[in-house]
Amino acid sequence: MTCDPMSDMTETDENALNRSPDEQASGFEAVRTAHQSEMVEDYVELIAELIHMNGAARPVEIAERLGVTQPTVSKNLNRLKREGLILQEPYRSIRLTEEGRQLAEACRKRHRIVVDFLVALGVSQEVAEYDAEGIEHHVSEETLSVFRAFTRERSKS
Amino acid sequence: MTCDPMSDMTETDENALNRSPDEQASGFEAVRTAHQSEMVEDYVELIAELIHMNGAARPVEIAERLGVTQPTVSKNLNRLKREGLILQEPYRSIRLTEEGRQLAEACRKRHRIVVDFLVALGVSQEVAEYDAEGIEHHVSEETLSVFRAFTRERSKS
DNA sequence: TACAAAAGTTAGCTTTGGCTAAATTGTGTA
DNA sequence: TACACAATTTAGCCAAAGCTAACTTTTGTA
Repeated sequence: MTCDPMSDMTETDENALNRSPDEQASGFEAVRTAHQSEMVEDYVELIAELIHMNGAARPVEIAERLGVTQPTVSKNLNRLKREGLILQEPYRSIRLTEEGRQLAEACRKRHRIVVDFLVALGVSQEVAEYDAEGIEHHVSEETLSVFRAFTRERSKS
Repeated sequence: MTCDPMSDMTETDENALNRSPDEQASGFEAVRTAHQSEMVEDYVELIAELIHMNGAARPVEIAERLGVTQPTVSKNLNRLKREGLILQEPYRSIRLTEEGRQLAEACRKRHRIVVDFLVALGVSQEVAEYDAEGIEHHVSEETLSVFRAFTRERSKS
């Protein structure tokens, strides 16, 4: 067969193909679920950063740092309000609720673990920050532990 | 301040916050861009797998393995047709175009690099497959090279 | 203090990718 | 061969997250 793109398959590949439909589906479902929390997590984490840096988080700055327009931010902030993560009177800047603060903290830590891991592995600081933005939402607890352990080990020497 | 969730910041954290708005925005934009190609890549990769396993890729099986309904698959297959990645006469099973084959092949290789890397690092085979599904779409060329090198190095010993 | 510019919001449009219900087509078997 | 069941498609709904245009509020400064 000249047209089978799988002529160089390894043992591991075969294992992958042998996964049950259900197992495979649950992976894809997890990705879809992660996408739904990404927006919330990115906003809350960024808001915490801005408060830390500037003493306040203003929508205009959130828009700038996310690379989206102000109306988009405004709409998404309403969702965060509904979910009880932020407090904001109209036309005023944003505060985090206790729940929002905790989520921000958890996200920041996870982001840090991923970036530090990539850097320990040999990825440049800049690309590490860049890739972590996407990777951090798709890392299970198990993998996160392994990342942490690797970084700790590597930085000892 | 008792309520600043950033009291334990490291050097690296400060660097992160010092990134320019533009730099930070480009990271988020990259994530949004990646999301748009994810569906296409997942489908094409899965179609190649199914053809390899069964000799044919049928929509009903794609639906089962992605964990979505058949109409969803049908709709998304139309997009793949429009983009010239697959061929399909109505009510018949699916073939990949040359372009589709190449994309599938690239995705399969990248998927493999990520899974093998995670396993080499110490993550269980099952979780590696699971996490790779999400991670693979957010790994830059630089990081991918580092992954590859690590796996090669690790498997020598 | 008044007013122009900046910031924030609202309204309404678009695309994407889910879904269900219902129609159509293909297939295997009595 | 006829018919029931499985597979596929179509139609139409929804929510999320982006956008522009237009409106309101706040802010800084002449």
